[in-house]
Amino acid sequence: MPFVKDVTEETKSRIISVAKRHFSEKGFDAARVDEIAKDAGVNKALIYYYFESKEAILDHLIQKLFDDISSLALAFVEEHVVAMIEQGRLDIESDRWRFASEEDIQSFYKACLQYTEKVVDFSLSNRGVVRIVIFESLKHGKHKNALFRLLDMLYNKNESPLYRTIWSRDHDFDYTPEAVVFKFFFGFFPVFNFAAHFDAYVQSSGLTESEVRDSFMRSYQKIVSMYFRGKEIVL
Amino acid sequence: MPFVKDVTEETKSRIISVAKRHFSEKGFDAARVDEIAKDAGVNKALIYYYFESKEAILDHLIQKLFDDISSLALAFVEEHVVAMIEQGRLDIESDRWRFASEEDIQSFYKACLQYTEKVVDFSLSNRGVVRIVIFESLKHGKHKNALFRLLDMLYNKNESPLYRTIWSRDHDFDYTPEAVVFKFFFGFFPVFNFAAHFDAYVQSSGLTESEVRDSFMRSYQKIVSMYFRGKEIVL
Amino acid sequence: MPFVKDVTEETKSRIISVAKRHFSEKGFDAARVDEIAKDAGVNKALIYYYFESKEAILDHLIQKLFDDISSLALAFVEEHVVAMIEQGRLDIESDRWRFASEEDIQSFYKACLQYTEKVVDFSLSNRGVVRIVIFESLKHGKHKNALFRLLDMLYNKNESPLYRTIWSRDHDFDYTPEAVVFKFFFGFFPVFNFAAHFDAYVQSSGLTESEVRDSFMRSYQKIVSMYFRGKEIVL
Amino acid sequence: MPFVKDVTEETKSRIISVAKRHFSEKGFDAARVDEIAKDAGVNKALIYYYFESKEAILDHLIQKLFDDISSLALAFVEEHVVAMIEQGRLDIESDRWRFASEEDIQSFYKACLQYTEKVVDFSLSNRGVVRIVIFESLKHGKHKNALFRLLDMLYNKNESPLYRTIWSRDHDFDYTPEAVVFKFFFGFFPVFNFAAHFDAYVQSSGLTESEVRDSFMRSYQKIVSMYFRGKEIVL
DNA sequence: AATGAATGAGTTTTCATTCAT
DNA sequence: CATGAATGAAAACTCATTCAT
Repeated sequence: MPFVKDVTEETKSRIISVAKRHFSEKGFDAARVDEIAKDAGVNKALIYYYFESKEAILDHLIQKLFDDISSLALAFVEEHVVAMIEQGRLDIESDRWRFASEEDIQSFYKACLQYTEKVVDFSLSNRGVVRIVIFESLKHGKHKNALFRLLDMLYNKNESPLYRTIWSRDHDFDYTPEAVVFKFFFGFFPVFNFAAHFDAYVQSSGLTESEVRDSFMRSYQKIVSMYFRGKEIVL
Repeated sequence: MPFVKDVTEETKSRIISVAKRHFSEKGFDAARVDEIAKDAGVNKALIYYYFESKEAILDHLIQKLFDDISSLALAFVEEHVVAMIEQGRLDIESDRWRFASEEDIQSFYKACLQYTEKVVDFSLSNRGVVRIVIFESLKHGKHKNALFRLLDMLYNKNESPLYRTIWSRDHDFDYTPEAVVFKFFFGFFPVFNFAAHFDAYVQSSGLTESEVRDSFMRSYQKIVSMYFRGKEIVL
Repeated sequence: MPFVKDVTEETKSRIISVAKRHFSEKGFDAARVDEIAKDAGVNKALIYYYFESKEAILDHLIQKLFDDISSLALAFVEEHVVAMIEQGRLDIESDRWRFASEEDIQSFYKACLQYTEKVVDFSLSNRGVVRIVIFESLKHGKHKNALFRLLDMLYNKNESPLYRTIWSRDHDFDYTPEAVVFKFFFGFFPVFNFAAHFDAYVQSSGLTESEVRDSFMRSYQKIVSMYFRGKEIVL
Repeated sequence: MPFVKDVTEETKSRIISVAKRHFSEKGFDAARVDEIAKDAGVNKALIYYYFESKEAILDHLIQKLFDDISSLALAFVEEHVVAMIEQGRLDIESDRWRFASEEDIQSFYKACLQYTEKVVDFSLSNRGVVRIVIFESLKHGKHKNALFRLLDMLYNKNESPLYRTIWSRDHDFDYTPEAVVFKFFFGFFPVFNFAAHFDAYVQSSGLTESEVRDSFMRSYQKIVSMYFRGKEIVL
């Protein structure tokens, strides 16, 4: 009976989405299970039927974000990086990515801009959880490395299924510490912070959502383009 | 009885510093007045002798940061910007700062780097409160604009005693929205986030504190120098 | 459909036996219907299909023990006491049981020892419920007299189908209060407590189960034999 | 200000005594902190000011009983056993205690009866906690060996400060397993159970409290006297 | 006969805050 | 200034029980 299943699933996902909103607006610690239940229109005990604890909801939300971001990044790497390496149009040597031709780097640049846009838009549409992750990463708790793990997933090597993909093809791949710092604090950190503070920024700037989004996008692309030099990317 | 006064002051500031640590490590909501009292070695009720409420401690901490940063920025503006304007060596027109000579922009550039360093180091040594401010700015509460207000204080015009200083001298002073976005999310945001995540970054990167600091500083200066073009700064 | 019936019965008795274990290990109040269901491998709601409430399971278990013990005691009385009275080999007068001959009391003594053994072994193999009964008899609830009722059933007169049997034959039958106290606290109480604490005793003594059982049996028989004096039993 | 102290102490001990009553009447698990607070006329939170948890109250009660019983037993051993050994009037060899004269064993017998009475009366006046201990010893929890530990304290050797006293004087001191079983289940077990079921017994027997107490005492002394044979005690 | 979902009424525990001294 | 005791309101979590299918 798929209909019944849907109703059920609907209940659980209503809980999840209300919890996400509450966590993201007040922070996990100030959010109240009571209020989440009331807002989701369910009995408080039902929340504990689906989740072991308030914290388990948090974990679930964060894990979901991880999974989604991982897919996003993996798709980009597979589609563009791996493909170009296999076709001999890209050669990675330590922190230098050398393209075979002007044309190749141009097409890769375009792909990067598109990916950039995807990441920013993804972050924006998931800004609830992004706020939560930033919040939790500031606390000395189990999620204190959440942001780093997320960023690793997008940009760094070890432990990430993503970079194992690149790694397996080119063992020379590596970064200087400073490059990592730059990418962390001036690359993806701004993206997450932008998403996290998007609503407040829109409100306090008086601009429209898309004006703000577009401004950010162009700023971000300015940063991205700093990596491109002639036929190379220097990370 | 200055001695007694000192002892007393010491007690109060011990409370403040313990509260700061707790707020910064767990977030305001998860911090416990009980534990702050125990950690500070004072009776819980004494905290309420010095502060009206738990929230009052938070407010005090945030206000202190505001004041300190305000001084820092004001000093820079007074010492360098105002001085140069008065000496006719700098002319601000909308988002373009025109310097009279190569030499002037060079000396201003140096001042900027020094200021940059001061701001980063200030943020680092106050990273406890910085974390707290980031925390609170993520919540829908009374401090939700704290970060924006702080950044305004450093970079923007209205409402800031700082820019009133500039403003009063040059009414043409203004920014494009995109420039503001860039400065927000790729300028000072990274600085605060760097400070906030400094300890975690040091730990997870395996580098020393000063290696991390220096790497960040150079990255940051790369961003700063993007504003300098010939004899002009284009914001 | 006997097969189905069996499966069903099996389900119900699995519930009963798991409930018995849980009640006996944690006490009724700390036992959880949830856990019983999980342990029995059935849905929680099914328990409520078979039993009106958690308490109904308890009542059922206790009632079952009552019935079993009642049979046990009744069988002994019928087989030995009533038979001997009818054959004129035993005459009960108040708290003195007079046997016709040495031989009669010897054979009765043997029967008593056998009965003793039966009771101890019965208690041991039902130690789960015995624990439960002790639990409940300690509480101010509906089962607070459970132990007394049980002991009455074995040893005392009124209200027990057992002693009505004797009573109907010999109206002089009675006990002194002290005799009752002795039988209560040094007769059957030890048996139930022995059963209830058997596992813990075995574990903490380091002896084997049968060593412990046999030690107890001999101790108990020492008590029983105290009643036998010449050709009489003085209760 | 001792007066203030007293008021305070009074509050805490009121909590303790109400908790004791509730635990003993309903069992620990069915007792409600809410009701204890209401009954003790204090705010529920105050209970948690004095005790870490509901369980901590239980632990405190049990520990107190242990300490009291320990003193009781130690006093007897010091006053009578140790004294007689030192005076050469008693010689312990394995499970046989040999007295020097008729007179010595007579005076020891008297002391035993007095001690017996003390223990029974102590148990009676602490029957609340005794019930609690019996209850908890039946559960598979942290206090499951409470009864054994208590009995060890009174009658057994190792680990007890008591028997270390005897032990240090006479290394031959020991028991047969069966003797231990007898003492456990027909010696002190009945005493605790008597105390635990005293009220119910009084009520259901229709006798007065002292009639019941005296009946039990005589019964118990019958058991005690079983150990005395001529000039020896055989345990 | 059996189940997954749902619930009302608790249950222990917590916590910011206040009071009396 | 400083404290131990006290509290009201709420917090997370639980649990026996029921409902719909």
